[in-house]
Amino acid sequence: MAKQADSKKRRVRGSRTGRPIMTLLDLLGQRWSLRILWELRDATLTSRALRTACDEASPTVLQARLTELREAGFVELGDGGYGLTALGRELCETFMPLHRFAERWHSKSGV
Amino acid sequence: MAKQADSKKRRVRGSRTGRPIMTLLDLLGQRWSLRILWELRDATLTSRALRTACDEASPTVLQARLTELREAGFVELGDGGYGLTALGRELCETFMPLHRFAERWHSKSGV
DNA sequence: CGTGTTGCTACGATAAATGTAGCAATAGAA
DNA sequence: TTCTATTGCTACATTTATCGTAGCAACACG
Repeated sequence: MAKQADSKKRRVRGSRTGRPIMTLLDLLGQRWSLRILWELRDATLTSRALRTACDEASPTVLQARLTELREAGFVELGDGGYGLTALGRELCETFMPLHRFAERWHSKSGV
Repeated sequence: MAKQADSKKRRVRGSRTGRPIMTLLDLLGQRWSLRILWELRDATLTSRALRTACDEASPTVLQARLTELREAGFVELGDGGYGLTALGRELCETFMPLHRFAERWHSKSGV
């Protein structure tokens, strides 16, 4: 079966369809993406504070993710440091139920 | 040397806190995790069909992810192939609003 | 028997993340 | 001014994750 077109340059890794959900899934499917959004859910953090919050993740990836999340319009850098944009807050609330799910999941599998 | 995650107490990458949400975020933050759940959202797929659905992702990672998702209790292998468990379906619905968000996000940014 | 599935694995090549170190810019004392 | 002490951010070598191709054994059809 003929594969997709000759897109040598993949926009977002893995996803070549261009479908928004795939692009989003790929962006969020990168290391620390979800975590960063989570840590910024109700606080504005400096880059160092964010690093601390993220288990001392390497600044290299953290900066890379922050750049991507900023370009995506989810995160912005203001006076007090990094924070969520209105859009980012929307996104964050979208998967906020994940928290409750995680607790239930843990009690089901872990106990 | 099948060196799969054969332990229930495996340390999920990045997260050392043990908090359920972190464990979940780390699991879902791996490549293809979210995508697999998404593709199985309303269909049972064979491993090959799933591979096709996932832009021909390499079977190596796909199998690794499937193993992890199975150990997590989100995915199961039945007669017709891979499908979501009841728990997995719950999880999937948890971030289903992401679809609508992605559409809105896409129309806002660029285009 | 051959042909075609299935789930799954080996393994070299490539891409991504880690960990440590350090940069320039800024701000507040002294 | 100079001495700290932050900030956001980057270099770079090492380690880890993923890719891509190939192929396995098991099972089902004919």
